[in-house]
Amino acid sequence: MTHQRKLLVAIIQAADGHLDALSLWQRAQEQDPTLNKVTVYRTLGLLKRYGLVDELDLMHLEGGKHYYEAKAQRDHIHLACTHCGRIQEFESLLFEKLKGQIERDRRFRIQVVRVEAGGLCEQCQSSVTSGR
Amino acid sequence: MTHQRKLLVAIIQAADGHLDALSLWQRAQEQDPTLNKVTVYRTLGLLKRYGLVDELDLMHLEGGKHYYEAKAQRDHIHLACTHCGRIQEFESLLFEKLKGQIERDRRFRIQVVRVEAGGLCEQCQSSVTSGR
DNA sequence: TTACGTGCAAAAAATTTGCAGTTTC
DNA sequence: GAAACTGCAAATTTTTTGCACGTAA
Repeated sequence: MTHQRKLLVAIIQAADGHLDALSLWQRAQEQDPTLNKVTVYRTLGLLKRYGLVDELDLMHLEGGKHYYEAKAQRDHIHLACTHCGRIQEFESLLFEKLKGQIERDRRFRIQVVRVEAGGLCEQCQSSVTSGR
Repeated sequence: MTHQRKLLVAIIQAADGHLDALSLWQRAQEQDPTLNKVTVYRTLGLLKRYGLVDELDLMHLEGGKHYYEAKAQRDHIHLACTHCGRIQEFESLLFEKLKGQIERDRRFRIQVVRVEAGGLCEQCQSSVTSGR
């Protein structure tokens, strides 16, 4: 446990979620300007392998980068608005059931699941249809 | 409708799915060696915007590239085995219900959904536990 | 013909690797 | 003290952009 890792983990935990590697690095630099971007990538890889963070794409609304968030108690779905870019999270019992179904029907032992939807959020539906 | 686009679309349709940009380009080159990789990216972008292909990550089992497949009648889930790399597809009524729930509960108009799970397929569970 | 698409070259963005030196336990 | 981790520099991989020319409708 190096102080670099402690710092990165603390930032990820504290963040409301959805940090990409670059933002994580920038925030880390405020505390430790010597911390290298490579260390960010290596640490993220590690946390991912240990299942401590989830990697997201958020439908690649802007470029091909990845987003990271601390693994929550309960899995949730990400809804990305293709119009305003807002990301909402959604928990659902049906989602839990779906995971159960996959594990049973296919005898597939799930380690990580990712559900992402792209579409129009409530606000943007009205603004798009009204031409606003 | 240029002949380059026709060719690329034909390859995507014919493929069993899960082509990355590079493979698509390589296959296209067999038919038309002058077809440029840039055209592949531009065409994929277009097809994606029109909702004719889905973009997948397949849990980034190998690098950060993206995979593409022709949009099917019915959405399906991708299961990626972290041990052998095999990809299975899974259709489920529960998944359809989950989409309905999202649209109703959040009044979110879904344009694309992606469900990907990483874990161990049936075969790999036994080989891993037995040390094979 | 005219708007749109393509190839080429080059750039940008995102991520990975090799290696030597430095920490952590 | 040994194994693991870091920074630096450089390389890879994946994708995007500018621009002049070519092509489909």
